[in-house]
Order: sequence, then C-alpha cells, then structure tokens
Amino acid sequence: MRELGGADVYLRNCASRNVLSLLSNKWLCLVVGVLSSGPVRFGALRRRLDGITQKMLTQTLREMERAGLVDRRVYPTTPPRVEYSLTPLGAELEALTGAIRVWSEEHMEQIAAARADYDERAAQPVEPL
Amino acid sequence: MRELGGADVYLRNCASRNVLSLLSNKWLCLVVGVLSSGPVRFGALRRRLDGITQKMLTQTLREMERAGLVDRRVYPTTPPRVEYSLTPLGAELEALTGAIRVWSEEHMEQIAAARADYDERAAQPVEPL
DNA sequence: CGGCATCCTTATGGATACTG
DNA sequence: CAGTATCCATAAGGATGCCG
Repeated sequence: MRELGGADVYLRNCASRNVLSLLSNKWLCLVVGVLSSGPVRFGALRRRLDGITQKMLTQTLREMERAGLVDRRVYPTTPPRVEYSLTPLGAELEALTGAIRVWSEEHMEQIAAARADYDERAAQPVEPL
Repeated sequence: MRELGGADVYLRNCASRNVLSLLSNKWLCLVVGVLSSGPVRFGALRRRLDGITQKMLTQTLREMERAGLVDRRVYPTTPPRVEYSLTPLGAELEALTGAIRVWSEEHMEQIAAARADYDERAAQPVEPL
C-alpha cells in the first residue's frame, strides 16, 4: 500500500497482489474444498470437480504445490498412484475459501435475481407513463 | 453438489459456481477493499487501484452493479460525477475479501520462499552424492 | 493411472481514439 | 469526468494423442 492524498492505494506488482491472483484462480477454491477432508488421488479429484479438464487440474495442482499449499505424494506402484493433500499452509486457506463457497451458495438466488432485474431495466430504459 | 460413491461433487453449471467465478475476479477483492470505507468516485477508485485500466474498472464495476454488489450513483453536474458504493450485499463481502487480502499480505513471503524452493529443486532434479 | 506435448479456438485485457 | 467503441496482442483453456 502507498499513501495518496491520505488514502491507501493497492499497488501493482506488490507481492500480495501476486498471492491474490493465485487465490482468484477459478478452481483453487474448489480444490481446497475437496482436499480439506483428506488426501485424494488425481482421478478422484478430477471426478469430484465436474467439468475440469485434466490439463487445468494438473496446472492448478502444480501451481498450488509450487506455492506450498499442496503436497504431492507419488507411490511407485503400477499403475502409478498419486495423492494430493493440503499442507498446513493450504489448510489455513479452507477457512477463507470455505466461507466463500458457503456465501456463494447462500446468495446465488439473490444475485441471480439482481442480475435479472438489472437486465430487465437495461432493456427498458425509457420511463413508462 | 451431487453424491458420487459417498463423496460430494462440485457440479458444473450450478449457480454457486457462477457466483464463485464472479468472486474470483482479479479486481473484485480490491474494489471491495476500497469501497468498504465509503462511496468513491470513478477517478479516485481508479487511482487507488494501481495498474487497473479504465476498461477493466468499468467492466468490473458493471459486473458488480449487475450482481447487486455495488450501487452506482450519478450526479448530473458538469462535468458528471459518478459515485460507487457497496450495497448491503456487497458490504457482506468485505468480511470475506478482507480476510483474503490480510492472509495474502501475511503469507506472501512464505509463498515466495516456497516457490523459490520448488524452482530450485526442479532445476536440480538429480540427487547430489 | 497420471501425466506431458501439441494444436487450435476463444476469452481476456491493453492501447487508443472519440463522446455527452 | 466518466465513460463507449474499436483494434490488436496475448493468455487461457479445450481436444487429442502419446508415454512411463
């Protein structure tokens, strides 16, 4: 943050922006949700995240692993078995992302209604007599 | 959510996913942060979000307005004056997004260290003797 | 099974110019 | 001042095929 005429400014290129963009990943919130109940294999994780592609799941997990949020454990069996779990740091996130998931579910109808209302008023901008 | 072998599945195309993708907007978290202290004009908002372009700020604010998170108030003066503020619904978000901003700032160093460590180990995958 | 590499399409976002 | 409109570069993401 920087000061600008007495007001705080959210600076670009600061490290917290970096973390913020990590957390605003489309899938991260859901991945944390699935992993919060314990280690999960890649395939199971994928099946529980409806619509995610293999590419995106791999990519998201790598990013999270790299940031120290997720632990990747490989069992050298045939066929290979790979389990993902939250690190202590990643587990901290569940308090935040869980709250977001809950809020999303609780307010989805209200938001859908607001959007419908907005669109209706946008389509009929002239004042009716 | 759907059941799949006793495990919850995060379904695609469900309304909460919609809200989730709204919240994972790159800028929303910061916009909520600025607006949480009261109504702010477009220009001031822009100056306090370092690096945001006019296009992205407009786009983000429209999306938030449409979802009922933000109130847009136009004062028909010359030059025009437009003030944005959080609706009660949007104000609820500050509890969530504020926690995320705080967490990001608190853990940015730890995450940067984890990434550096990961990258170093990735560059030197052979076991040293 | 759990990936990676490639190709290709679409979405995102920056820069610029113009307007009420 | 607070936008809208347009163009353009890049990034995100899906589909497919191959591999240890």
